[in-house]
Amino acid sequence: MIDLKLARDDPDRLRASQRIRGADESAVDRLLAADDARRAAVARTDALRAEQKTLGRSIAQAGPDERAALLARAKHLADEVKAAEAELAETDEALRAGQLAMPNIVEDGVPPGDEDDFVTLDVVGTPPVIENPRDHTEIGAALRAIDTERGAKVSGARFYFLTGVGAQLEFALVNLAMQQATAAGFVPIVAPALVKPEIMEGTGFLGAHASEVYRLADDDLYLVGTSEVALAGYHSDEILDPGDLPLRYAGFSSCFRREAGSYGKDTRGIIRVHWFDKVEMFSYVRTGDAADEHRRLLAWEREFMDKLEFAYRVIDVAAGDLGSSAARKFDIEAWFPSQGTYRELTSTSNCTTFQARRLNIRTRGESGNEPVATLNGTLCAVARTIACLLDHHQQPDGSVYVPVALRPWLGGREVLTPA
RNA sequence: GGAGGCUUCGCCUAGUCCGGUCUAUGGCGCCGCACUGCUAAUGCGGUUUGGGUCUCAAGCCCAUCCCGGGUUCGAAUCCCGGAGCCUCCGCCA
Repeated sequence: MIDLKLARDDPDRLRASQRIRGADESAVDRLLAADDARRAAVARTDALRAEQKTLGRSIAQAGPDERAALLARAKHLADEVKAAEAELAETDEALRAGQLAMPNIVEDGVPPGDEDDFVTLDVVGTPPVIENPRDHTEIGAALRAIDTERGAKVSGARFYFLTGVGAQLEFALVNLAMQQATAAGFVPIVAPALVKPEIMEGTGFLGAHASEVYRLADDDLYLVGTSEVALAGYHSDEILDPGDLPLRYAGFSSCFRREAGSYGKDTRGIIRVHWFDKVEMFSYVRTGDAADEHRRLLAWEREFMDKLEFAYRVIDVAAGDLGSSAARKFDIEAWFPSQGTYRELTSTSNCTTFQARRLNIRTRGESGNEPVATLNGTLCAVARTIACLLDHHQQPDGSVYVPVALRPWLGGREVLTPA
């Protein structure tokens, strides 16, 4: 949700943000008009209510003869109040709708443009050179680690079973990620995968990308696409003690994505699936600390990539490719030899106060309560990470090299070989 | 799924039957001040949240007694619907 005060004080900043995103600039003016209308309605309603209150007190104290006259006036006044309240409710809703529709204000320095206009911040490691690389689907099948055929039989396209060493890989990755996060001071959390509509809306996932989200109509619940949703909702409607900030959580949950509109993309294997498990970092910080925290989340993501011994690059996502809640987003893309390219493995977003305003999460500031900033970052999206692991670390003999950091969680194995 | 009970401004609580200075009581905690030769005791004051007004502050105005409707000139209080929590029963990993 957009900061109304800022919108009033500096509408040009908001317009510029809309422009760089490729969003509607005139929405800013409609928002300001809606705010004016609401303010007028508030003033009218308040005045009428005050009068009604005074009159009511007089009636309580009045003698029987005065009473009749006062009651007549009060009756009329009640109608006026009712009308004013109706108008207030209307303008209120219009303003709220306008605020909810507007995406977050883009941070200074975000590259302009669209999906392909990202800026590469860093390139780490050397992509392995492999002759005739096999993709993870093939390797996974050979290791009996990934069963996409039975996944399709049981659940449909974009579903899979992790079996044997594949299942062990999931637990190994989750354990490694949780161990790292806990050591860094994150509170580990196992979060619900189903959430209420207001939580889903509060995190900004019901905007432009609502069709990406699974909804259980019978129960009016949504399946989360990331545990970010539940972790953001965790402190909704709360006032956080400034001394407790920053609050850092590492959430584990299943994630569900409809992948509507991605027909034909990554149809093979488990790079793009309807369901996967993920360890997600989530931070609540004071607004002034948000940019620094964003860099820290990125650093933790890089640490994890380093542990998996991946060659990767870090990109600064362009404004036109930002989600509605993000003011800035950094992705890490790891090298997939079979595709000869970098593919996204993690993503970290600074949502500034966008989610906190919608979810009513505040802290005590110097001049009263103020919204906090929320940030999220992938530590390990399991399925895609397994896909990269098999692809990236495949050996000429058909085995798969196990990164050193992962070995303790896999019984010390140094390579995975087909049975 | 069934039956019953509960929900008040951080926590506990009075008030709800019988609608009107409830502009919500008291305790605890917390903050400030005073005092006492110590950071203890005592006294005094303050302490829900959101919005508006205001150069700032103070002050003032409106809303807020779980949420949403309704009745009424007027609702913490009456009526309807919903949510959450607790107890018991049923079912279930």
